[in-house]
Amino acid sequence: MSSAPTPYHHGDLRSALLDAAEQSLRQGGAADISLRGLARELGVSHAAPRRHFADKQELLDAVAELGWSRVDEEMRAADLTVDGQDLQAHLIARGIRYVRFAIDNPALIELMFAYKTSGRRPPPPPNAVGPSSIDLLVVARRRGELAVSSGQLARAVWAQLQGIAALAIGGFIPDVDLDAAVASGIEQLMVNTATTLA
Amino acid sequence: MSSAPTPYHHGDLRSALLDAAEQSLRQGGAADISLRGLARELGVSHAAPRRHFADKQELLDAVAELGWSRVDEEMRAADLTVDGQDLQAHLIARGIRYVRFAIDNPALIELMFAYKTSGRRPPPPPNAVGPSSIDLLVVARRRGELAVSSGQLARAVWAQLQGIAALAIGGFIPDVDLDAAVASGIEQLMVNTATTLA
DNA sequence: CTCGAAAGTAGTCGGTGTCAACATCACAGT
DNA sequence: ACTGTGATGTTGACACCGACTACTTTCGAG
Repeated sequence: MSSAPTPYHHGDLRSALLDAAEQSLRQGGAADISLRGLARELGVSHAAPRRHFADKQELLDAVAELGWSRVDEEMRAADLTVDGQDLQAHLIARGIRYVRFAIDNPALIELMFAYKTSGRRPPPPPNAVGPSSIDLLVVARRRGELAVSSGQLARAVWAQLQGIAALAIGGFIPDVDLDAAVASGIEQLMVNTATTLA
Repeated sequence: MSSAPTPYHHGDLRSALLDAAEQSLRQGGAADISLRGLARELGVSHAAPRRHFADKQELLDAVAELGWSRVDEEMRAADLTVDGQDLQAHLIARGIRYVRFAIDNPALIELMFAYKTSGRRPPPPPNAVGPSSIDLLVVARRRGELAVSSGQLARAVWAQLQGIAALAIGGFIPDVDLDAAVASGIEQLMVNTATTLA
């Protein structure tokens, strides 16, 4: 008796699918996700997902986009933990958070960087180093505190972070050394700053 | 008449499978590879591959291992193009070659770094920066030319390369800027070397 | 209140990985 | 020279998957 056990309409299947996909992505690769499996999980027929995503890739694209917004959240959270003007501390705080996120969600990151865009993926978000860091970099550059352009340094920093994440995910960096690796990596890239000023 | 059109035994199906897989990996993702497809390609029955690889993952693992040896070849080739004692030139030559390889074989690199080792993957080869670079780094460190340990710098360099490759594959670095990005990234990491000596 | 669009269902098709049972071949030991 | 045994390849089957079509139920704007 009681209320409908399985209402004909799910209510918000689309976001339920995204959630479930993101969740199972946290444990397995993108290849392990199956539309039918997700449908089963949500107690819905095997063809229901098709009403919201034309095909599997479209769902994965949506999940990837979700991932980028997760990164944005993480970065904003990192910004709150550090003095607004200390460029290096700023970058390290964001960097540690970024790398940790990547390692906790390896399949998601992989998806977000999927090269096989096949022309479908909408323009991906700007930059993992983020606007707030870019601002600081630009200011520092104007003050003559950087030996290279702010863009160049930003790219090097982002690459450093992405690389550390990749190596860690691949098992080439012990978990214990992670934060230290990030800090040291960024410091090494910034050494010239201090040196120039000294 | 002539000789057997399709001999019952293929001859060397195992390496033929690896070759075909590596080849098709150069155009699509690892998910696009199908054992049945490879078998069809090689004119062999759909269950034949199973005689050589217990399951698909085992074949992918073998391809990944093959990939690491390809990297070794590339790195050895890079070594021949540069003066043996110039550490920075050495690293840049290897770096450019490494990144180019990664970009030309994105799916292969992805496989080589696959986190889902599921406990099966045998211990992966040592280091993309490679023994020859490590030797130079150790010597430089002994001479007091490095501000950080050789291991730390090696890791930072490798991370930088891997990161640049990831960003480029993801479409975040224009192809034209690639070599420059590698050179500049490594130079930035090495700045303290020169500075210390000055 | 109605009716059309949105959301979900059922059934099907070709493709895939994996497994088991069988066929063929190479080659070592007699 | 002969044989039989293990390696290699084949056939057939099963369950699962993504995608498509046709059908049903529900919601909500007019």
